[in-house]
Amino acid sequence: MKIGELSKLSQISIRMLRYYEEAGLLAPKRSVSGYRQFEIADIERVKLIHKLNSAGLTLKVIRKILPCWQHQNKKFSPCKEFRLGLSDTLLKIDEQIELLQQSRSHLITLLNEN
Amino acid sequence: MKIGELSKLSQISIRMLRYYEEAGLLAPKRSVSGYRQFEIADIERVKLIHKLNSAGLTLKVIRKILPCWQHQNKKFSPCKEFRLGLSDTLLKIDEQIELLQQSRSHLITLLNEN
DNA sequence: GTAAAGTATGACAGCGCTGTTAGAGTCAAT
DNA sequence: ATTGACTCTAACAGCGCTGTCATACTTTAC
Repeated sequence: MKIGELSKLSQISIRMLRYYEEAGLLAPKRSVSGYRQFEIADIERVKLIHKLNSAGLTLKVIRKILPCWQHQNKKFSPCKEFRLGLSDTLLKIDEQIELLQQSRSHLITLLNEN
Repeated sequence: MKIGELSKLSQISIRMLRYYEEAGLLAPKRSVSGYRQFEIADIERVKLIHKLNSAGLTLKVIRKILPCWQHQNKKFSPCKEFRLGLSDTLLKIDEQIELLQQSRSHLITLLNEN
């Protein structure tokens, strides 16, 4: 499928789809005339990228961990090479979650007590 | 205390302390010569700001919720004026937490299974 | 009182993300 | 075959955050 269709199906702007490619997160084939040719699987892929990005992960970080998602159910996994980096990422995520939960409970308290 | 001391005590760069002020998160008094005069309480305040910001909250959002932190243990709270905005903020925080937790469990799975 | 360190403001710049615009080429439908 | 919709690349711009630099003033220390 071409980029417009992927954009509609995934709700990600064309601009950002091209940006994801530029960031090394997508590598669509090209038609002879240069049009990007995406596949069905790319729909979920770009949705996932967007979710992770919305959650505060940098595209660079996502670039690290995304290959594992793609291959996590296959026997031959390229993830071993990424494991060290993943641990760091995990720690950072944990910190972020904890801080947000603290913010959350503060807010809950405020909303209930005032 | 002056800005340099606050920077050392809080581990926040002078640049960012001034930026926090510009964003309406700090309002230090000024000496006759124009130097910012911070107080002891500002140390924890700027640390908190930095934490929340690191967790993905915008300075604008922090500006909304910070007054409540400051007054949450006093009987007369200015928070009533903020409650409406806080609900929105809370929803956004919840979304971020959920996405981060999804990322987290994905990563945990990957680290354990590969 | 002079020098060094600190501070003030303002500007520029960079990164990450996102939108928009412009100019050129391609595809599809009439 | 022409028109309208789509795509391409490239560039500019904006926001949020952060660092750095320049220039001027203030404070501190000798």
